Amino acid sequence: MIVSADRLVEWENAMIETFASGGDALGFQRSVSMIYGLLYCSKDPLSMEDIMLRLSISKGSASQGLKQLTALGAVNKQLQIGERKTLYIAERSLRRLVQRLLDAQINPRLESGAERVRAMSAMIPEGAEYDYARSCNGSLEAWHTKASKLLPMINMILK
Amino acid sequence: MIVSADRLVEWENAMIETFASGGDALGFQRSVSMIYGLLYCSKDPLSMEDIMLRLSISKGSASQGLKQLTALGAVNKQLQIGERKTLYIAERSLRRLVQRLLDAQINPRLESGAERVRAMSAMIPEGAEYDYARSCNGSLEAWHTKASKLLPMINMILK
DNA sequence: CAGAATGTTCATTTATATCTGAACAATCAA
DNA sequence: TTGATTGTTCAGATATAAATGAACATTCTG
Repeated sequence: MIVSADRLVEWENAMIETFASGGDALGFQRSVSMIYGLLYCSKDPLSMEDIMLRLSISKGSASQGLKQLTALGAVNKQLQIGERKTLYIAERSLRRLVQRLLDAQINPRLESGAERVRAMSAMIPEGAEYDYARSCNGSLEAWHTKASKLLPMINMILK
Repeated sequence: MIVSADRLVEWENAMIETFASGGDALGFQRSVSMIYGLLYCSKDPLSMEDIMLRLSISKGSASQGLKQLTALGAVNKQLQIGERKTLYIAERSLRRLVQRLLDAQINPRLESGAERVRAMSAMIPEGAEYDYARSCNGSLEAWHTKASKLLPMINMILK
């Protein structure tokens, strides 16, 4: 529950704005980042209603945003006895967050990318006159290989 | 210059579509990614007109897109004697591309992020009752520190 | 210089993404 | 069961981003 007229409101607003801006860079929609930011700042778990009121967003946005964040593992539900509302808390470990982002968004892309490169390589006709295209395709494949090697290292480095 | 009715058209289309999709993930607009993709596939340098015709995009999009790509260093101008049109070629080194992306888009964000965290820390009043906010702010600062250490390593790994 | 070719800008249009809230579904307490 | 509370969905409204193309600026060529 939000304690109104707290001296921290300014700070919390600034935090939320910071998450909104950062999330923007990662391609999240504003309301989703703000929900995460609010939960990140919150000492106690918050209900969907708390979130709607604090951020002045609609039921729909709150519900959808929490759904996304929960699916991603960036936010966890907390079922509290004697409380009908579902409460939410933020996952705060950067390492776990990054891991989940990689798994959910980057790795699937990399996998489908590998398929694409293979499929494209098959489109190039035989013959020396197509050597250029072959080298081009190969260099894209090299990009893919590098990216695939890079990702696990990010995870290690964040330890 | 594009040789029409080439057997490679299918392959080139697939490459362009792949770049469009990848660029999308990085937050580039479709036309910009497509221009880069086309140049990446092209054996010879292309003019703005070549690009407009091949991709069926407007003059404005082509001009703006090339401007962005050139500013980023993802595409280089090539002034050829006896040719009035400016020609363009793609920067193909993944390492250099990533370096330029980091410099242009990520590092500035990280720097402004550092400022924000500092400013927010100053918003938290003294006193033990605000310890939670302080720890929260500190944990965001730790995120920032980790990110700052991570980026130079990406560059090393891509060598 | 004149006119043609090339390139840029930006107001408008078009397309896309996001948010809203009312209708609906699910759950709970009495 | 019944009514109240909580949560979800999705068609439509709103806001944002991207593409267009005509007007303008610039640069060549003869």
